[in-house]
Parts: sequence; structure tokens; C-alpha cells
Amino acid sequence: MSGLGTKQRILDAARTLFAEHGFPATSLREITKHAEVNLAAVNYHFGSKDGLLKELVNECIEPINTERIRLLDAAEAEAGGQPLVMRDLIRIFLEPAVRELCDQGSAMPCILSRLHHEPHAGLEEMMSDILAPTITRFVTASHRCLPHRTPEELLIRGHFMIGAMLHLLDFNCEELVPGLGINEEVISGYDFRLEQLISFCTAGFDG
Amino acid sequence: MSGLGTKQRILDAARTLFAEHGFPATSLREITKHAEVNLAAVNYHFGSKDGLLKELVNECIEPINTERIRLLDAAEAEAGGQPLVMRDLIRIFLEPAVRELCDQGSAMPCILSRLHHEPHAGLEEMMSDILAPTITRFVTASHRCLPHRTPEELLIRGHFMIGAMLHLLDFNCEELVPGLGINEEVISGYDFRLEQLISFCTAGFDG
DNA sequence: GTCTATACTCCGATAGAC
DNA sequence: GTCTATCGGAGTATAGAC
Repeated sequence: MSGLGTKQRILDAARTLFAEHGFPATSLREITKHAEVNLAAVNYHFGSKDGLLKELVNECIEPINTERIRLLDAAEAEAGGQPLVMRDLIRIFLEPAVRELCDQGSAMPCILSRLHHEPHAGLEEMMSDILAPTITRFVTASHRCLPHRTPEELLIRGHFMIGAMLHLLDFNCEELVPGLGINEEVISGYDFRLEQLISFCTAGFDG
Repeated sequence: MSGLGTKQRILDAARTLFAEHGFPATSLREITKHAEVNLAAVNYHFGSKDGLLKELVNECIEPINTERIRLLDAAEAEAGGQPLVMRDLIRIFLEPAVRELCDQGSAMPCILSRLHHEPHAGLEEMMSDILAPTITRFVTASHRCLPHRTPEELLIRGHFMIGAMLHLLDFNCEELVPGLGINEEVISGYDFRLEQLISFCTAGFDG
């Protein structure tokens, strides 16, 4: 934890601790102790605790949306003006997020999905700025797949999809459902979850 | 705000302020000022800020799950041993929550859906204790509707449904999507949202 | 039993020396 | 760039008044 610069050491420690205990329950004093830097360094590099969070989130979701746009461009180019297959469109939206977030050592999913439901000054605007173009593209493309659906129906279903995805990212099954014969190994696998999610949403958009 | 007892005045003020600014951003000093009670009254009646939140949540979700169980009992009695229709089963699960939460002046939905994604000591156990019997009943009943699905598939799809419902409860569309011709009045209506959610999930379980 | 006054510890933020 | 010192405000605990 000492070979890197101060800023990076703070980011690494914060990512871990936020995921473990949640954002409000993690103090800057803990973070700077783990990172072996001075307390005031956080304010110097990030302005505030919220600023630190914002940088963490930005560094995480920006590449995901870039990848979504890239895949969408490629798919639409290949389709040559024809509507996409809805299942492919949904996979383009979900797979980069699930893959990327679950490859980072399972720290960011918890942080991110919690954030979607807790307001933070300036953070929602940032998320919207990054996500809005993707959502617009998604709704437009899905309207071509399912022309019998109104834009309102497609937008609200897009939000159902986001809600389901967020819930998938951070929930653990350990807590619930005794006596149903659930195989924990099966239901914990991310491949299983992703494919189930894609199937659920694909059918949901059509239903 | 002065005719009721101290405890109730605290609960009312907290419900409003938590919904408005979020749980971490609301101080006990604000709450007690709004409720016109002494700061220490919170600790006397609820033990801690988390205890206050817990009571608020419990008082809200317990009647919802009682209603779910009641509707499920009635539907299964009426079906006389035959499997339920999946759409009816899903409505039994979703409608009490959406109706009840949206009838309370739109304060609890925000609080509740945020809570699902932020860990609080003791609160997750309480939620699990209340929700577990309902989920077990739901998975069992859905397995009778859709016998070709494994319990793992049904459980994970149940969680997708919960995620979509939570997202529906607190999201506002104002932020997003310019240029898609979205009718805000349509997409903001809870009847519209509920029926869309039920259709989305019914198809999703089958797909 | 209820409620209050007060004090304690810890938090995030900042000013200013180095 | 980094550190020390310090500030106001947060949640909490308790002794004691009614």
C-alpha cells in the first residue's frame, strides 16, 4: 500500500472500506490510516468526502458507458439499418456493467448500487450526465425493436431493468429462504445471474 | 405538531425529514427541533438514531407483508389446490407495497428503497425476518405456476422483481431523456407504473 | 415513566506553518 | 504538497427534575 502515490492510496483504501461498511459509516480517519497518509490529504486531493466518492464513482462507471456506446455503434453498423434483436440490445446494456463491476474484486458493486438510492450533492447530476446519452440511445433503439410499445413504456421498463440490475449486483442470498432447496453455488454465480437477468428483461420488455 | 405525544411527533418529523434529505444527512437536532421536543427524547424512546429508523421502517413494512400473506391465503383457498395464475401471484406481491407506500404522502418510498441498499446494524435482520416467510410462500407458489423453472431461477427472478419495484418507488423521471417525446404525466402515474411493473415481471418470470 | 440539561467523544472541514 | 492544530456540529450517555 506504500508504493503508489498518495492520491491513489486514498482511492484504493476508500474503495475497500466504503464497500465493506458503507459510505456514511466509513470515516476519513479510517481511510487515511489504512492508506497511511495524513487526514488532510483527502481534502487536498478531493475537496471533501463527497468529492472522494464522486471520483471513485466516475472512474468506475465512465468506462462502462463508453463500452456500451461502442457495442451499440458496432451492432447498429452491422445491422445495416435493420432493428436490432431486443435480446442483443439488452445484453449490450447489461453485460459491460455486470462484467466490469464484478471483475474489480467485488468492491464497487455495493458502493454503486447503494448510491443509486441515496442522494448526494452533485453526484446524481454526474451520473445523469454520463448515463443520459446511453439511455436515450437505448430507448430509441428499443423503440425500433418493439414499435408497438410507447416511449413511456420503454423508458419505465428500462428503469425496471436498471433496478433489477442494481439489485443483482449487491445482494447476497445467504440471508433468505430456508427449506426451498436452493443451491447456493448456482445462484451465486455471476454467469448464471447475468443470463437470468438478460432473459428476465428480454421477456419483460415484450410482455 | 403539538397535539400528539412526544414519541409520535418524533416519528412524524423523522419520516418527513428522512424522505426529504436522506437518512445520513438528517441530524437528530433537526428532527427534535421540528418536533418541538428535547434532543435526548430520541434516545429515550428509540435508543439511537438507528433505532428510530428501525421503528419507522417496521411500522411501514409490517402491514404490507401481513396484507400479502392475507391475499395469498385467500387466493390459494379460492384456487382449491390448483396453481395460481402467475400474473395474479405477482400482483399479490406488488400491489400492497406500491399502494400502501404511495398512499402515505410519498415519504416512505424514498426511505425504504434507499435502505435496501445501505447497510444498517440490525435493520437487515429485521427486514429479513419480516420478508422471509413471504418470499418462501412466493417462491413455493410460483414454482407451482411455473414447474419448468428451478427454485434458483424463481428466487433470483423474485429478486429482480424486488429490485424493479424499489427502483419504481423512488425514481423521478425529470432528470433524464430529452428529445424522446416522453409524456411526464403518463409516466409519473402510479397506476401506470404498477401495471407496467406487473406486466414486465409476469413476462419476465416466464421468459 | 417522561422528559430535560449537559457533557463527552468523534466526525468532516479548514487555516496556516513547513 | 504535506502536516499540525483547531473548529463547529454530529450522535450518544447520564444524572436528575417532574
